[in-house]
Amino acid sequence: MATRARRTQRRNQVLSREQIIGAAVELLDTGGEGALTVRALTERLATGSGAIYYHVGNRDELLDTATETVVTAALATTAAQAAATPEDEIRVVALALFDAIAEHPWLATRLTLQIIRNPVGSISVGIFERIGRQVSELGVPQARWFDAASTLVHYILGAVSQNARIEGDTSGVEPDADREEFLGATAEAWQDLDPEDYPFMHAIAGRISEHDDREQFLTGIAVVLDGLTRLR
Amino acid sequence: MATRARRTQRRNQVLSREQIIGAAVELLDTGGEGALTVRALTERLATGSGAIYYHVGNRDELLDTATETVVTAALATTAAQAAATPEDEIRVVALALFDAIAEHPWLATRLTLQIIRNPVGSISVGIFERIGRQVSELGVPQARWFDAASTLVHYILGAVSQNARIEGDTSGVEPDADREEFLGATAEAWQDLDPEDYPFMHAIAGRISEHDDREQFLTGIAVVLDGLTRLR
DNA sequence: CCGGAAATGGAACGTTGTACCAACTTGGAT
DNA sequence: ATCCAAGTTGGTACAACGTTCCATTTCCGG
Repeated sequence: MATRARRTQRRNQVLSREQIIGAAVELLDTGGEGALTVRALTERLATGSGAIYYHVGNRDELLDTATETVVTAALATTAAQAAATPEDEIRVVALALFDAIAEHPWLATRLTLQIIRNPVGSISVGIFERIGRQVSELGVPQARWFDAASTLVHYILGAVSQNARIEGDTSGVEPDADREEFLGATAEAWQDLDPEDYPFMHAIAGRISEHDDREQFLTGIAVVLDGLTRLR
Repeated sequence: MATRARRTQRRNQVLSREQIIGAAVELLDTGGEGALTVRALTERLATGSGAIYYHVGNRDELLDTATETVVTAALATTAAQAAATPEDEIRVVALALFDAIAEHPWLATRLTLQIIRNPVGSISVGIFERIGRQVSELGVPQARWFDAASTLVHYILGAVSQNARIEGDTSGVEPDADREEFLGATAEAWQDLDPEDYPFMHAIAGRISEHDDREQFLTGIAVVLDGLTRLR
């Protein structure tokens, strides 16, 4: 009767799959995709490679699982919010993905890679379902649902991925200082382009300093939503 | 006077940088990003690793250069075509990128990676300039040029990347047989989803068989172009 | 308390990107 | 024609990686 607390197959798992995934996400956030090595994992978790491969099977599978975990978590936080209109709900989902990639830049390539390799996977299907439902409430005729949802998802994931920032340390005092500097450097680079060959870049070079990625993203969504009304 | 053909620094270069890039693209097309190894290159070019590193410096730089070469070539072929309207020109450029990724699936992740890491690079600037010029002829007020071009580029590159197909051999007799099979499998997978949790995917599952990626892409572009008229 | 199953840590293997080098080739100066 | 510094090459060597394998330890139902 000493083991009364022990039930059926309860086991005190010292190293769980979730711990490995968590450590993997931390490594990825710190140093990007290259920082996720099995050896770095064993050191951080104070274990051997055998233990990791027992739970996870593969580096690629670990990357997929980490991606799925982060994206699912990002989408889950939006589930609670009650959006007034379908348009608002789409914006909420889109911004959740935007912020997720801002926190985890390695998602930019991994997300598209995963959608390409496994279009039936839970990520693709989850995002598509979430967006698609709103499309159907947007007055788009059912024959066009697929096209409309596809357009929205393509735009959202494209914009979100291309807005990811890779660079290293934002651990400094002012995280916006790098941003200012980056925008300034970009503006200068565009200015330096030959106006003969690049008249457009030259024309908008001044505009980039007074611009906000997030707002521009929302503008893009508004454009696509406006365009969708034409499908009716 | 025996060397009359020899000018200043003309040199009979046995191994040129262009040859290396060409071989790299072939390897990438054949077996994806994992197939591009320095050793595979040395074998194909019948040389040593020293020669390759003398011309190219880096595996990552080689991947960047290969990407740039392929994309630039794809865009160059469209320069000859005379498009009637700005909308047509945008479609021409977009389809060129669509086809380029169809031929070189490894571009899907590499293209976004390159845009993220070097937004001032020739690829980003080249595409942006090409699209932007049409935007300015579309009646969009100059204050909105940046937003409009950004939306278009984000959508085009997003859709194009997410439409890439990874799978192996299309060397069979019927390249569309795999495609049919893939669409069927996807439709079935969507059908098998729980209709309670995934009503939308269930609703459009039948629609996927009668769908064409290219047409859907053009529909998406039309949607975005329609939306842009609202910026006026 | 005992035995099979679950889980672990570490050694070992093959492959990778890359640095380095000794040799060969080239082409302008003498 | 000869020579030499710069350019170019093939190959070796090394550290780091993903992964396999296995002896050992820990677990838990009977």
